[in-house]
Amino acid sequence: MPELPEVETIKRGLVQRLARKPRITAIELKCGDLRRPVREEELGALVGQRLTAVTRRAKYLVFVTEKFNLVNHLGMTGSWRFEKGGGHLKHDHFVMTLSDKTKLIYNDPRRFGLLRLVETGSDEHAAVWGRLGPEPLERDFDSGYLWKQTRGCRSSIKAWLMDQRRVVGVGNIYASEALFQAGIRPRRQAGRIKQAECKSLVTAVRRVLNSAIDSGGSTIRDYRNATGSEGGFQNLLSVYGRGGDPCRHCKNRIASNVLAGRSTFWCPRCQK
DNA sequence: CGTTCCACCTGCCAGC
DNA sequence: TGCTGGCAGGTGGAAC
Repeated sequence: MPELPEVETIKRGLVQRLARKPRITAIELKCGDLRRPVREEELGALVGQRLTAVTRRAKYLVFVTEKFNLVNHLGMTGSWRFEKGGGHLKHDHFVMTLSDKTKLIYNDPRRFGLLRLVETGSDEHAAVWGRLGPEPLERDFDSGYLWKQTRGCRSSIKAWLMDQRRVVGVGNIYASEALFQAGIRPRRQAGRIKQAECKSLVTAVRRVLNSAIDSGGSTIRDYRNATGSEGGFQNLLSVYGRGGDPCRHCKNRIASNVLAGRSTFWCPRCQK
């Protein structure tokens, strides 16, 4: 489900709702059978901790407390919501009861998500982040970086964009969108992207992600932010999910096929 | 090493 | 109506 704009939107909603920095008074792990198994004893250390911040790195959310970072990846279908009463839904896996009497609940039908508790400053931290690339909306992701990092690279530029070791946060929707904005076909070999194209691609990635954040993300199927609202960027998509439809720019039919195992969309006339 | 393929899971929708 | 197959916003490990 979520790429950078969706995770960022969820983060902002959580930050707003947790502004009073509540304490975690109880936790309940209903199902720890996520991508990596979690045990209740691991998450139990959160009880008594104060939620001081929520941050985002790549597509990960981080719930910060005095002693811990609860690292969360939403996989394809993860979501967080607040409940006042005892509301309980299918696929609720983890519940944090807060000192303001609300419950913060993690729901994830496909269970591709990640919940992992890491002590602040521990070595484990580096292991969680692995070898994540730069944030696309920060300074170190620029055309010089893109140029250098694509030299000698034989994979497609779309696969490159979606490789989180190269740059984080770009997934299947926004890779197609950014390449459309930059006028570059998804199948182009990354190592053959020209310098000028690197420049327009960096601009396109930034612009697409920022616009999507402004719209609160894209709700294609079931994405909701932390307060239950849908995003709006699905209405502004240029190519993703629009195979066979007319290009908004040139009216040519949007093409689609599978690239590196993922559905891919582009305009054969606007993109070279 | 770089790259591709597939499994991991449930839900939903189109087509029969 | 009900079944089946295909597909879904991500990731990491196996295989080449």
